[in-house]
Amino acid sequence: MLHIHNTLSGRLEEFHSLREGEARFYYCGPTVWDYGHIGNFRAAVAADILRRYLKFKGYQVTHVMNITDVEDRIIAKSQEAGLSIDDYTAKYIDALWEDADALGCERPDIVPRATRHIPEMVALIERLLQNNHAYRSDGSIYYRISSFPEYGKLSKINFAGNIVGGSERIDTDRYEKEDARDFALWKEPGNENEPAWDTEIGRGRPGWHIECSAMSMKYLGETFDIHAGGVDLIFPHHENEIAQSEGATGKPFARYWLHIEHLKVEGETMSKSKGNYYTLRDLTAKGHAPLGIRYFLLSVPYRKQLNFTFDALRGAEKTVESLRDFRARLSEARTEPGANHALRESAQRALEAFEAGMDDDLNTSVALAAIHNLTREVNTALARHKVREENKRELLDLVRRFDTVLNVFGEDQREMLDSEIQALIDERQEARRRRDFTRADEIRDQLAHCGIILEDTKDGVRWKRK
RNA sequence: GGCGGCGUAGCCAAGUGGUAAGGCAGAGGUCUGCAAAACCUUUAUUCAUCGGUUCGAUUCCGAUCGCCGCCUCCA
Repeated sequence: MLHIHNTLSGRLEEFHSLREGEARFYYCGPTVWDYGHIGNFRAAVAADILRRYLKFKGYQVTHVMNITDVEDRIIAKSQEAGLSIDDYTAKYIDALWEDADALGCERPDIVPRATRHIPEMVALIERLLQNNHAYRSDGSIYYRISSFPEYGKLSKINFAGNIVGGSERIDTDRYEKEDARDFALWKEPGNENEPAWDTEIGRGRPGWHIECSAMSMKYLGETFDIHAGGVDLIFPHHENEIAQSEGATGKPFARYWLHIEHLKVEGETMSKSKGNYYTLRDLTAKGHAPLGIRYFLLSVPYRKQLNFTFDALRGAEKTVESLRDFRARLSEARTEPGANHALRESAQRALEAFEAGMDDDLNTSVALAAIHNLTREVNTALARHKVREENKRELLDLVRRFDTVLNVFGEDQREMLDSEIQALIDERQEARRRRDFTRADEIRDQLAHCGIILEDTKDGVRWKRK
């Protein structure tokens, strides 16, 4: 039984989906004004793991991820560049998918963009105006927080204890609000050139929070299962989503809230000014493998802060390599018919441990430990030729199942070698037979130079790409 | 000021009221012509510090130190 920590209750809860066998979740995606940093991708990978594990558990999954493509910063940047919103964000949206693909994240089922859902947002704002949760002030529309007594139930923010510095917050808004906490649903354009939409509620653009309410409810229903995102979104973004959505519908919004912790870099907050700010492409440009990065990002449960260091990343890359080798070795193994029962039990234990770990709030550390323990046992059995035909089939299938969730074993593709390279390998074998090790080592070095690593085994030569 | 999280071996870290998963790195060994890979052994009497509760705490409570986050449209 899957248990997840629900931010709303602050407790670990059994997961029961609203509709039998169906799981619907919304992941608060990025704002596309720059390339994504690795912290972004930790959250994206965590959402991918959630999606994949729900499928593993047999749910039919609907996964929605929004793209925030209208927001103050985007408007400022695009105006600066003299581009339309679409032209400005296009490059970053393309990059987002390139990066997510490289990290082995499955594409969400639905990827709504804010700019394509203005009518839905307007309709929602109209509902809020009608039932008195919103009010107009000059050309803008604000949410009336005093109309929603449950405000604060997600973030547990106690406003009475807060800094009186509300003054700073008020100053950031140009227009009069009834209460400093009230937030904008609809903003009047600041100047003539600012992108704006002409709608029934006036000319302007949406506030930040309303898109997620409008789009999640459009695609998942007014009440849905899981809402996920980074911890920094708890307040105010998710708190405001609840106020908007429940204010409009009178129904519960998301039933489980899942928040992904931040990444630290060398023990510190990642920030551009500290010079420890890395995008995914910074790391791949340094030669780090995306799969290793994925492994690193998911190696610690999502609710724990994870400390990024290059040592740890290199460790993850080595681990991924050995997992890939393990699968290749297993699939190439020559086996005798039948089954080794002890090995079968090991596989069963590994599956149980894997699932128990994942069921416990997606504890990937425990799940990975189960896999490592199994690979060690199977490696030993392989060396002793104790793996039988049925074990091999079952184990390969088990690895495939694990990998539907984690996706860290990499592609299992045996390409054909260049005939020239094959000829060199053959020549080396011949040289070894003659005990001409000078020539044999020469060829091995030469191939290593081309990125082909040779391993001599009792059954012949194995090769792999570096 | 208000609220929350964390501090476990060289590094990344899981975890639990009964005496510490896993990965990487290190050391020794098996195998190998040598390597590589794999395997075996080994690497925290100890889980920031100091008190308390308990038969027993790394795990619960309190204090102290250090780090991180939210309260400012940043995952």
